[in-house]
Amino acid sequence: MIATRTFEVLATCKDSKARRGRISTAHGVIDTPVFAPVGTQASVKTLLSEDLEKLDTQLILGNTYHLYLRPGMDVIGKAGGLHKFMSWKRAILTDSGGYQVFSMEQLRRISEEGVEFRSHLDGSLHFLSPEKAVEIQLTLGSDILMCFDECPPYPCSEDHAKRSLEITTRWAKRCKAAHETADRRIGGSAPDRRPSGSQLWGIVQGSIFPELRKESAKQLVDLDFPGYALGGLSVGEPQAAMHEMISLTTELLPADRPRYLMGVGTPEDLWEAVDLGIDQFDCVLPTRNGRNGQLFTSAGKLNLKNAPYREDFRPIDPACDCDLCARYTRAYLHHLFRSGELSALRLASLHNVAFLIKLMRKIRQFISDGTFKEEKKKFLATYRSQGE
RNA sequence: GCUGGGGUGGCAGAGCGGUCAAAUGCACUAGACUGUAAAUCUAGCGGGCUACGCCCUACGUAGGUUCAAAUCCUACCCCCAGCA
Repeated sequence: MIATRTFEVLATCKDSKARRGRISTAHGVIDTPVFAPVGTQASVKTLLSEDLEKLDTQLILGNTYHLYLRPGMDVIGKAGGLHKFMSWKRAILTDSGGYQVFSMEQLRRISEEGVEFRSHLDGSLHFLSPEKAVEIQLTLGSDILMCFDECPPYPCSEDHAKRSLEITTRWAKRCKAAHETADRRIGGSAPDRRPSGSQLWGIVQGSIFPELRKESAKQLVDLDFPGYALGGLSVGEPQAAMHEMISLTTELLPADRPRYLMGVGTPEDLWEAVDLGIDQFDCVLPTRNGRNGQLFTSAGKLNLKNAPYREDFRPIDPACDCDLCARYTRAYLHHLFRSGELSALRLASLHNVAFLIKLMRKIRQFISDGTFKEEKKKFLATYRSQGE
């Protein structure tokens, strides 16, 4: 019943599955399709909360595993939650630690009960279960909690993918139960700690096996979550496979619930996924690639550290009207990167996050205007894998 | 002037008879990065080829010893330290 209140579809595209919508949270409304920058350890790397506000960021990500290890739940608890701790007033989604099951393969062991992690910081042993992951996310004060899942690698055998999606479903049930129990238990306490203001989303797995994806989607839909994520994608599989999985999964998910493609992505991916019915994204790409000197522009990506930009006094993106593009040249950023100046990392991250957020804003408008398909075509015609 | 130390690829700096076109770092040239163990990682980096191999030119300069020299010897030219 919470589910039906938290998401609203405002407009749909006639020529695709794209839709414009709105997610309600305890920390404001999120206009979808939306892109969320990733702030793993209570920080979108190099950016401040006020930077994100200026860019009109509606949602950011935090990470259960990382924040649990450091600074620890005692600190976040005393701070009054993650919002207060990092002075972020808008919505926060927390990842459950499921991705760390994938990315820290050497440091963890999976059992039915949960996952045993060897801390990457000091080697200490920790155990994350569905119940524990929910508890941590509630302490963080997350607006959107994610179920604890097993994110399998790519490539992955069909057998592994099947076992993985099945345990993800069993864990999803346990997460849901833990969330509801907490809701009943603490429901009457301080308003900003009220779990009933939060929502727990399920995660569809199944690697790139169509039948497994369908099975996973069905199992999770039966559990009736207020939102659904597509996990285990953009982990190295061919782009066509990713698109196929998105397409067949969004077909099976209820139209009145938001669909979240985890870990995506590039500007091209965003257009494609919205086309296929995705409402929400998160990705480290704008910040990580920004720190590594790669900038998004409407003509394609730029490896700004490369020699040709030494004397390129054009804006980062000539087609962009943002403050950064109006003020700083490619040559300047090139110089900052070459000299190892910290401002390079910040400016590049700022630009890339701004680029994706603005892109999503435009996409929302195009959906409302009914011009999504033609605008998508126009964008992709000028966006190349290597810009100029 | 004497004594001692040293001159190696763009720079710093290993090597001290063959396995050396020469470790390593920096610089440089590209590429990668998708729910962040990432301000990171990978590759290339003397020249030329009928290129998983071959041929040139290279370790201050010029000679020499040796089957073989960046590595040993001689002379010369520079640099540094100490003494005059």
